[in-house]
Amino acid sequence: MRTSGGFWGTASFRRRDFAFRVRPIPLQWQSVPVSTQTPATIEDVARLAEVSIATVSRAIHNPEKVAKSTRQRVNQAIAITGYTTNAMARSLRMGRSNMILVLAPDIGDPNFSSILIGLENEARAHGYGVLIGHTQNDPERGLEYLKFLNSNQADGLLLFTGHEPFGHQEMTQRLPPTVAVFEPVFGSRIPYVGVDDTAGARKAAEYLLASGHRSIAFIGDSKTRLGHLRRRKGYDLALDAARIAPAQRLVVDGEGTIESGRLAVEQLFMRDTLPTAFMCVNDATAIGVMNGLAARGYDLPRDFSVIGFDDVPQATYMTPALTTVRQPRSAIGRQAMALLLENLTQPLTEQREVLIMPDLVVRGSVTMPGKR
Amino acid sequence: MRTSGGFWGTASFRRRDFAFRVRPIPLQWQSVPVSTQTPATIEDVARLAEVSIATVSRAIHNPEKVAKSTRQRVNQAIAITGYTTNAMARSLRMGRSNMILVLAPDIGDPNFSSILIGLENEARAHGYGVLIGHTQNDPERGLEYLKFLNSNQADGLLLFTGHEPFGHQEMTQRLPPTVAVFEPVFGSRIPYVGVDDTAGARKAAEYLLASGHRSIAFIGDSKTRLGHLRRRKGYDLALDAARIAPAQRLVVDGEGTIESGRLAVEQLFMRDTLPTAFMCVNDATAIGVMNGLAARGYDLPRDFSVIGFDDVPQATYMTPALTTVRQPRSAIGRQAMALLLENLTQPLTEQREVLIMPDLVVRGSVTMPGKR
DNA sequence: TGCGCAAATGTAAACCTTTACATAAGTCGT
DNA sequence: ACGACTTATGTAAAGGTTTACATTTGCGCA
Repeated sequence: MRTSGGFWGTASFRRRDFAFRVRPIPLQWQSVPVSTQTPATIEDVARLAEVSIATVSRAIHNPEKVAKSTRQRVNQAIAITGYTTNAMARSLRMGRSNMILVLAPDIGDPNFSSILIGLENEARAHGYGVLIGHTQNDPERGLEYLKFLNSNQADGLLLFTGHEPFGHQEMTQRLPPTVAVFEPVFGSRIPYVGVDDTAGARKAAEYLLASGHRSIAFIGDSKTRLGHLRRRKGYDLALDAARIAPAQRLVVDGEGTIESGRLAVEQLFMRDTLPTAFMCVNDATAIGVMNGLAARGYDLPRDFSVIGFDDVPQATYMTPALTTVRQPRSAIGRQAMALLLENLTQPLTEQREVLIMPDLVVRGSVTMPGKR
Repeated sequence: MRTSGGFWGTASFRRRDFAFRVRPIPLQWQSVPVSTQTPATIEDVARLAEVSIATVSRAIHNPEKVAKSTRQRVNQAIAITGYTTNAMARSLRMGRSNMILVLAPDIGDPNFSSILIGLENEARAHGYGVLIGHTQNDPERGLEYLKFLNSNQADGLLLFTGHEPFGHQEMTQRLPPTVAVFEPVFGSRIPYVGVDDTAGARKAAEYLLASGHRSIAFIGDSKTRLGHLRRRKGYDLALDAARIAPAQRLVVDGEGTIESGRLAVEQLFMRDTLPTAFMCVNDATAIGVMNGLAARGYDLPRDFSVIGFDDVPQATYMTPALTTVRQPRSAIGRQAMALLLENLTQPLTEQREVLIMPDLVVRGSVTMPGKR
């Protein structure tokens, strides 16, 4: 579209010089910078190309509906004026924006960034853009983004939050097509794309069992986070299969943070019942556990084995490097966006859950149980 | 604004039932859910409140210009309909969106998330919203966001990228008011808010000197990243003051990544010239260095001291915990947004640079140089 | 009573698109 | 040569606001 030389680069034409609709004057070229004060509108292009604005619009969106010669003239005019469609006006008219809003409570979540890349790639392949909203779990901010959605500034919603946007219920608003990613939305029928938590956790537990551990604690139990519940279930399934009685299982509550991992260690020491291996609900917890153990002077992995879930970037750089279950992040991102976009054109009726099978990443934090 | 009981909660009124402008029928209350199929417009509110749309708009934005009784009626109508202004139409009309776009090449940057919070708080205190654009250093994406800006979907730009958005030059477009945050834009006059790199780095180097080190390597030198250049300068200043000859200084190039830190260690071993302390251009590099040293079997901090810059979350959880210079992240975010918003109303002429003084965070990675 | 002024509200234009519909100009077959 | 299509283009409405300007109303004061 961009012309090659300086020839087309400049025009004598200046916007808003005509009070009436008028046949454009013959073009004369001068060496004046292209950029105008205010961005060019479709009308400027039309005037320059000596056509109506309707034709310009068509030349852009339905090129086959306009004669070749006209099309060329329009394209030149576009190049000259540097015209780009005013997305605001376009969206207002069309009732949609070709934008997807991703709502995340914490941009800093180490999982978020690579999932986002998957999301974005898929979106842009379908002509959609992605905007990120940072809620910080703040109801006010949630409300703000609801307004954003409400005025068609985004056509679809991707929830990374594990819950519907705060304020949603009170405002009695309908959400646009929505998909939950990474973390299922507890107690709702919002379609979900994420890792197969149960299977992944089971793999982890089985690996510990296969390494000879019989006394395996589960750190980070939760009653409210669906994903964590499922990981717990994977743990139980594996231990069931190994015929380890429920009474033998050490389960410690936690919120999935580093701090709660460290706290869990303290609790176990208070109770004075120590496992040989710690299976953690996620890597953050595992890091906390490793820190807690190191702080008490233990040598890892000799004294205890630890396994995580997620494979956050940091996992590699722990000492010992953390053995964990890897989130198939870009696959999750891709599929979630695909599901959402599909949903945009033909709303799906039944609940849908896409679970992706994760792999175990073996590093250095699990060994055979020693004689401590 | 929301009424208390169920009384105002419902209305018999249904939108778009009137072909003509007509005096609204007396309200009758029924128990029907409030939410309508399509979101309420200002016209619905006007009809319900028996006023013109102009009055509704005024009641919202200039309450003092409308009679108290009218205002109340309008507010009730708003509560009933659940009306929220269509931001799209508003922006189109007003030529601005009250949104700020933050462009970041990598959302995963551990510094980004807390700076963002500072940005957001300041923005919302002034009635602005924040949207995040993820460029991945991809020119196409940069272009996409330029279009976004071009159609007034954002009034200001905050660059976290260290460079202008790709595609800017070719599109000969003017950027909206812009401020660079965290990383100055190399070779431009864009105002910048960030840490005082020189002073911070100098503090770090002086701390190493005070700990008794005389052989201090600088890891992660760069010719293109302004912030890194400044850190290098701080290092030089400190060593100058300590009368350590430039010839004595070990300086290794790097890109500020974990990998490049590890690589730097390898290079030094190849050269067979080892310092007693490593001063790293940032924490990522420091982590790489510590990993590289650990991989070679050294015991930190006994064998070598390492100091970083940034204080990323991970720094606490290294073994030993990393001594580093803390980025005043939320202050940076706050000030950057403040500068941008100020800039929005009255464009500033002279270049402006706001440098915030950082503190040293002493942890465990620096000791007195031993007799290795 | 009537005039001037202030306060409250309404009317209509403008922001920039897209698109249904109307119009104009060819083309083709008979 | 003419009606039936097809193709290319133009006209104007609609989308939901904000706001300059016009109008109406009410009040105080001479």
